[in-house]
Amino acid sequence: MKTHASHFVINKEQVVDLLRYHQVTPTQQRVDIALLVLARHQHFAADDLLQTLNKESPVVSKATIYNTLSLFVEKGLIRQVIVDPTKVFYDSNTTPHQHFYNVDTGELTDIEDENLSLAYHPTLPKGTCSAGLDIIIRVRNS
Amino acid sequence: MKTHASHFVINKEQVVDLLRYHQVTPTQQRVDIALLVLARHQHFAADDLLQTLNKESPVVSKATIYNTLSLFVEKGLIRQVIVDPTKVFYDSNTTPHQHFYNVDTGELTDIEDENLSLAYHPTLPKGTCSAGLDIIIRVRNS
DNA sequence: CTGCTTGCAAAGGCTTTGCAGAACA
DNA sequence: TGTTCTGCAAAGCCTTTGCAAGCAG
Repeated sequence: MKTHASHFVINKEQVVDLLRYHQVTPTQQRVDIALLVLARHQHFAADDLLQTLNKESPVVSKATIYNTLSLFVEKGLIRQVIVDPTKVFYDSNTTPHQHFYNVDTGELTDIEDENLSLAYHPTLPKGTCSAGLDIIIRVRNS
Repeated sequence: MKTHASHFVINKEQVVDLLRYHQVTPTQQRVDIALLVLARHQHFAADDLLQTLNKESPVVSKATIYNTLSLFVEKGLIRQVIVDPTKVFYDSNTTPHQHFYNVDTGELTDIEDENLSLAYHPTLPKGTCSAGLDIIIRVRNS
């Protein structure tokens, strides 16, 4: 997965370039979403993002949030993290890394050890190839 | 997590014992569900189970399926596997093991290497303790 | 008996969809 | 100007819940 020189985009112009680079037409709403989401590595759910964006004045509709997040995933700008059966989390860090999930708080955090991986790679089922590795360490407050 | 001598229960009497052992009152419905679910290690979604049970004649209601599966998870008879944002999978194999998830077919299978684990154990976030490790290797048809 | 379980139907939360109007190239 | 995108509201899917009737101990 390609990444831009810096993941910490701050201005509109950079976001527009980044969207174009990922084959995404930079519409007003997509730029607004990307400005917020790609500003730094973060985890969020669709509805959180909707609330944040529309806090002061209406910026995007619910339908557009969902459409845009799906599009961003498809184009490799962000990725999904499946840890909670009730909603999808998104992660604006697309580099390979793994997660802690706090089952008490619902908080999702990156595992800082960048080299964390498996002790060895098991043989895949016949007729399949790898499409990704997810490691989730579930924790609870002690 | 405690396991009975054999995971491959076949008759009603054994199921009743197993439920009692796990502090679950063995009602008619729970026994019917357990007979099917614990017969062998398997992966299933709530609705699949409902269809299978009621195929010939009504045996359990939807509410009871969901209540019972939650109860079984709570009591350690089965476990949840979170891999698909649209529904929860259950696994009647409660021994530590990891999964392949075929994103094309939705098929969930065990990784046969029983010793598969992490290369090392990362430091947990402050104030937390481990509540489980999930490793999912996503694959697609090649 | 007395409380725990079940079933039905309705509600709930998250996500997707259909379609008309608006924006992009 | 033609295609793509947005927003609204409605629908969809999985799961949970409220409550009255039924079963377990």
